[in-house]
Amino acid sequence: MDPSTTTGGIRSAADLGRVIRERRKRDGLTLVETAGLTNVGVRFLSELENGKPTVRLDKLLRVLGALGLELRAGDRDGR
Amino acid sequence: MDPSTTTGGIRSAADLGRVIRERRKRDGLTLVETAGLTNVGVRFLSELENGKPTVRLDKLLRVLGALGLELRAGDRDGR
DNA sequence: TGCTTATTTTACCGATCGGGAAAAAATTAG
DNA sequence: CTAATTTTTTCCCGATCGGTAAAATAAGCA
Repeated sequence: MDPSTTTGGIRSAADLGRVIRERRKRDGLTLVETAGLTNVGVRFLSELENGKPTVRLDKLLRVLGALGLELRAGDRDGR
Repeated sequence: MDPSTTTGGIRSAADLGRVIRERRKRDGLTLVETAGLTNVGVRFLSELENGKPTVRLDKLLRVLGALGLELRAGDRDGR
C-alpha cells in the first residue's frame, strides 16, 4: 500500500514539517539552497521542518510548491 | 472519479478557503458556531475562508480538524 | 578514531502583521 | 421588510520572519 508519495494525514505542524524535510532530503537539497529558491529565510525553513505551529500559510505553500508538493483535503478517514 | 470528499490540489490560500467554507456549509454551521468550537475568532474564520494568505498554520489546522477534515501532501501530479 | 567541513539550529534586532473582542456595516436568507 | 449571517473596523499586544553571526550537529575522509 501507499505506492506513491502519499503521506499519512497531516494534522499537526510536526507532521507537515516531517513531510517537507523528508522530501527536501530526497531531493538532495540543503536548507540554504531551498530557502534560496523559495524566497524564505533559512531560519524559517528550519523552524518549519521542526514543526513550528505558527508559521504562515503563504510561506508554507511556497515551500511546498518549490518541492513539487501539493496539499489535498479530505475526510479524516482517508482515501 | 473522485468518489469521496477528495479535493483538487490546494496550492493557494484561496483554494483552502474554498474547501473550508464548502465543508462548513455542508455541515450547516455558521461562522459563530464554528469559531466557537475551534477557539478562533469569527473574524479570523471569515478571513480564512476568503483566502487570506497569511493565516497561521495552527489556527488553520484547528479549524480543519473541527470540520472533520485532514490534509495530505503528495506530488503535484496527484494520486 | 580524530579532525575538517558541510549543514542545521539558535540567538539578536527591528519592522511588520496576525488575530481576539466587540460593534457597526453590508450582504443574504426567509 | 425583518431576521440571520457574514464582512469589516478599531484597539493593541504579542509573535513572526528576514538577515547575520555564532554555536551546535551531522557528515565525510584519511
